[in-house]
Formats: sequence, structure tokens, C-alpha cells
Amino acid sequence: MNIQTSEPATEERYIGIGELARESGCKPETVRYYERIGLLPSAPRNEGNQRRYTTAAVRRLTFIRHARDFGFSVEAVRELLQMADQPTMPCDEVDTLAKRHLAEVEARLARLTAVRDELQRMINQCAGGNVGHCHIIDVLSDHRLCKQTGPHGGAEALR
Amino acid sequence: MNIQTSEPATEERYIGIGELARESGCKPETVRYYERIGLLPSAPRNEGNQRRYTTAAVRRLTFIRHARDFGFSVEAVRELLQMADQPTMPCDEVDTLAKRHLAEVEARLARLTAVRDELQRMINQCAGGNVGHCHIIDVLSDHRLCKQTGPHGGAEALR
DNA sequence: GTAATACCTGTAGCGACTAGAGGTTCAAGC
DNA sequence: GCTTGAACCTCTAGTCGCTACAGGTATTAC
Repeated sequence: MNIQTSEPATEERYIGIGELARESGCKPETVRYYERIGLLPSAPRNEGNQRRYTTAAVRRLTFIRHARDFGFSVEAVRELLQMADQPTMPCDEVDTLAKRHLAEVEARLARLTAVRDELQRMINQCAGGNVGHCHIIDVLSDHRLCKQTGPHGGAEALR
Repeated sequence: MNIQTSEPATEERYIGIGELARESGCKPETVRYYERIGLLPSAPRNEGNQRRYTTAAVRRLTFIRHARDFGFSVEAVRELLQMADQPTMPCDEVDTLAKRHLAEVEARLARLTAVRDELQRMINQCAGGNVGHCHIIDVLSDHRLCKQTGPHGGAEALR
């Protein structure tokens, strides 16, 4: 498959940035942003300096959005695009990239699960009096009241 | 319990920003940042304009770090601190805040779990030829190859 | 011809820090 | 008392991945 934005075949239809954005599920600002950071090649312009796109661009942008949706970083997407642009290359590197991402997702899942469990525990144990005797405040004040020994990494897990 | 930074008791020991940071598991820059955004009160200074802290500041900062570690946003932490500063208030609001956060964590967990499953699926189905026939690239190119119908929200789940 | 819409560039903002520059103060050893 | 090195100070800019605006131009429909 080809996700490059290449020269249009004869009589190919051109679309504007708005339609491109709608078709690939993002906003025109995002498209321009991707062009600026080099994920999308600079689009050809019409006489009035407006960007014109072909279906190749729709495919490429859809790929980008889908990969981002999977949580791949922009840099990872950049690498994936480079690989996808060379269909005859062996796909070990794609595999490696995907597996590394999976490992990160799993690590985040583990951290987030631990945070959820601890949150549930502290909410369940709150008897509902006043703040001075609130179990939630107590747990937040004192990590020793947590089952987990290390840091929770809740904030990290959200990055 | 009291997590305010209040006037020191007679003969209380003062520490510098470095030691405060070490004791509460963050960096001096972060402490100054929290002071700037008003999570920590502006610390008293010594003659050489350096911040001096008491154990009250250690407690307050530890609370902040712990809550952040649970994934509470800085704004949520700000509210939690305000509540904790009024120990005679009923703790319903603390409860509500914690439960809302739990719900968000659970939503992220669900999205992230779906992403993990789909990632595993696409990695397992990759036969390992060249990029032109790579199942990973194919799935990323075409959302219809996913089991999930809606967007995965992997990027969202990391926020 | 006009009005509404879509598009253009450039810049600034989000959240939660982190890193660096360029300077001052402190604490310890001699 | 002097020197050295660590710790501290302020201020600014960078991170990531967009998003939102301001102030202007082009296109499209009627």
C-alpha cells in the first residue's frame, strides 16, 4: 500500500484543507501543524495560495491520525511513515516499534490500575465525617497508609 | 491533621529548599514552581534572601506530591488543600472530588485497555515479511481492520 | 455585487513541570 | 580571613501535541 502524497494520477480530484481534515477526522489547524513539523509534505497551492490535496494525502493523514489514536508519539509516527514509505523493506523495525509501544502501554496500565485500586480503597474507607477525620485526606497526607510501597506514578501514567 | 505552613513553634528547625525537596521527593525547581502558582505559601527568607522551611512545609509538599502521584490535577490538589485546611468542614466535597477522579482514571483505563488489546492483536497477526505486506502497517492504515469501531483514544488516555 | 464561508500566516496558550543562563550566598577547610 | 564548591536566587525558554486567536485574503453561492 502507498500512503505517500505523490503526484496525482491524470484527472485526480483536488480537495481543500477543510475537506481533508473532515475526511481524516481532524482539524485544518492540525493539518497545517503536521505540515509544519514535516509529517505531511508541503501541499501544492492553487492560484490563491490555498493548499490542494489528493486522496494520497487523505490516506497519509488517516494513517497519522490512526497511529496517534493508538497513542504512538509523533516521533514514532514519523518513523512508521518512513518505514511505510519503503514497502520492500523487511518489517522487523515496524514490529520492534509496535512492541516497544505495547510495553509502554502495559506499563502505564499497570500504574493506572494500581492508582485505581488505591483510590477505591481510600474512598471505600472514608466514613464520611468531617475533613479532620477524613480517610481520603489522611491517605493523601501519608503514603504509609497506602498498600503500594513505591510511588504510584499516576501523573506519569497520564503522559 | 494540619498541613498548613504556619508560624514555627519555638525553636523549630529551618531547612533550605534542597532539603525540603529531597524530603518530599521532588526538585527545588518544582518547589519554586508550586510557590509561584500558589500551592505553597511564599516561604520566609533568611538574610541572604534564601527560602527557609519548617516541617509544616514538608507536610504540605508531601501531601501535594502524593496527590499528584495519584494523578489529581494541580487544580484538584489546590481544592483538596483548601478542604484539608478546614478540618471542621464535612468531607462530602473531598469524597466527590475523589470519586470524580476515580471515574476519570477508570475511563482512561478502559481506553488504554482497548488500545492494548488492539495493539496485541495487530502485533500477533504480523507474519513478518516486508513492510508492503505488514499487518501492523495495514491496521494503522485502515481503521476498519480494528475490532473497535469508535476511535481508540490512546492519545487522550495518556493526558 | 454582496455576503458567508473557507482559507492564509503568525503568534500565543494549554498543563505541569524542567532546564539553563548568569549571578549571589552559604558552609567547610585551610 | 580566604578560597572553593555547592546551594541558592531570578528570569526566561523549552517540552508535547495540538488549539485558538487576530487580522487579513480567496472562494463560493445567491
